[in-house]
Amino acid sequence: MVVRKRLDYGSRGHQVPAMPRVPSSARGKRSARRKKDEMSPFDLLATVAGTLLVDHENSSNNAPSINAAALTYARKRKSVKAEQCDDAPPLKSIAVESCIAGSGGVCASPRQSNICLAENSSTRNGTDTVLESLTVKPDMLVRDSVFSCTKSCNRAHGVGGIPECESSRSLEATNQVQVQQPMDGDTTALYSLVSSVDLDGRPPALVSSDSSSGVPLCIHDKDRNTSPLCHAEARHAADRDDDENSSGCTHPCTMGNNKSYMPQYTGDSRIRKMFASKIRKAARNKMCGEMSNKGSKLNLGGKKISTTRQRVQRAMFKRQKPVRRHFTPSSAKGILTVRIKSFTIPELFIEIPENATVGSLKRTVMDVVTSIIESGLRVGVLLQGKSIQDDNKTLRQARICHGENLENIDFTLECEAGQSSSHGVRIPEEMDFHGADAMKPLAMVKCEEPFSETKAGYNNQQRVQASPNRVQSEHGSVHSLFETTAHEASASSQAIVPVASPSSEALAIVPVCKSKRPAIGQRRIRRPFSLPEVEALVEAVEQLGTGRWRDVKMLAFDNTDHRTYVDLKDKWKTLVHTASISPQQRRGEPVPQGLLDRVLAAQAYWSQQQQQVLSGKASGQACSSSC
DNA sequence: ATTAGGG
DNA sequence: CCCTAAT
Repeated sequence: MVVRKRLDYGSRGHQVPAMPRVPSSARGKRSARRKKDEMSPFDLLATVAGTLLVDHENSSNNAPSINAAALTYARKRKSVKAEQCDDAPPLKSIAVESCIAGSGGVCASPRQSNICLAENSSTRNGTDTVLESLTVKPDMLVRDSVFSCTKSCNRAHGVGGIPECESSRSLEATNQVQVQQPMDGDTTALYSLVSSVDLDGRPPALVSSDSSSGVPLCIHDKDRNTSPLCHAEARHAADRDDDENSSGCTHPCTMGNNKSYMPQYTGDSRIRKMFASKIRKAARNKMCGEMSNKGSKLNLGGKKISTTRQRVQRAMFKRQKPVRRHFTPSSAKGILTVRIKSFTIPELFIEIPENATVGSLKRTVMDVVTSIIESGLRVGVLLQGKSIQDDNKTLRQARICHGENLENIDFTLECEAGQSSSHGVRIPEEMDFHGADAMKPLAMVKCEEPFSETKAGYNNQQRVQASPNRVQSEHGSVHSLFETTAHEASASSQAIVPVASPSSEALAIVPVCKSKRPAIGQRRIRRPFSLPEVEALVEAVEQLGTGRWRDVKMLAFDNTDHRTYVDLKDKWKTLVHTASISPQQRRGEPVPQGLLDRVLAAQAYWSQQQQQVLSGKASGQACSSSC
């Protein structure tokens, strides 16, 4: 193999480096390489779905020692998890036992580190279903939460049964999280003490949209009390005696015989890629093959995207025993039991032209949601509508304790990212916030189209703005608009995602967001090569050869971000193919025969060069060895 | 990060 | 275009 470092192309005086790259011989693909798995943002969302109920009934046979143990355990879990959750603030981890049920849902047994992908075959597309019913309040999301997954939905199937939650078409599944902690714990500690979640799978309909009837757009339900993401009631300690038996699905959701598929959340930027391929692969390999026996099979044949959006719920820790279904108040003094029941996912508003397709709408939602989630989340606590900012306060100091009015404890999910709203505030002029009049956009997500196209004129630019509170992407495609306190955020907590696009056809296919870190599972926009691009490619290849795509890129597409050298290589491949078939078989924008001829010629020439290089190399080796 | 190839 | 093995 010819090892060559990059060449300089200072001027266009290309002394055609006549050393074609020799194709590597054994470049096959083998077993799937196991990369670091990551947690899907939707995992987070779904897992956190629920409303917090702080149980405040005092009276239980619960011993303080038990609660202390719970606290210790929670902290232990947190510390264990800390390494994987970058920048996870201490004690902010939430150990939640949950599972996404129903179509597209995945549940995992933390204990076994197995994961089952479940999809209700009766639904068209589990992922879409999830999306349709998902509403996101951009400023209310979760970050750094640690979840262990326990599923309660499959109780009916018994141990070893397949998780099958009939009704969970929404992420707003009803979770029940019980939090126990000493009253002296501070508010931060409170977050970390979620003991269990019961996912009942009977979510209130949010944006229940039917693709056939159209998705409701620009919904602005002012009447809805959106501020509290979750409502909490406080009680005092709970009975834990039957922890063992509580909330099923603590393990049965995984099939023992199946290979385990246990991605781990690393929180880095390659989620999309990982997630997509992982899920696909997981599905492909029938990780949960036995699912199909119960009618829950993964729909793989269909859209890739939908597959990639399958949720993978994964255990982060050894399962913590669910606290309880039956709430037996504890008489333990100074102990609060917070029960999270149904964590509601905030609202998301999208503006999109009527002539857009449902598919484009779904993509839009996906983009926005994922970008919001990727930006990081944290929990906020509202008491009587007032945000408790001081994490160092004890619950008692924050008046989350016995004798106080604990009826109005709300937990919110907020974006973690934008503490440093360094990015300039930008409100695109094209933005039309009709339908959002009454709301104050918290921030704008502007997904920029890197159309630095020089040779071809594209006009299918899209603009997407969501208004997650202080959401920022790594590449600054999301810009903060307002600094908003958690309280304010809860007051106006809608996201607006206007999608302004001219050609409906383009819009139909084109994802709204084209940030450099695409949404998870998001396929890149398909952008057929224009004639000028093809010409440039052909010319570059003529000069440089077919094995130096990076150089080709630099030579002819240096200022075109959306064409990678892999793209160029692929395009060349298709060009060669196109040139070798009859004109009748060709599709797409016709390429002049002259150009195709050049393609064939260049291909022939450079492949010949490579052959010579190979043979020369071989002879050279033979010579050197013989001499 | 690049390259080569299969999907 | 995507995904991935091999460099």
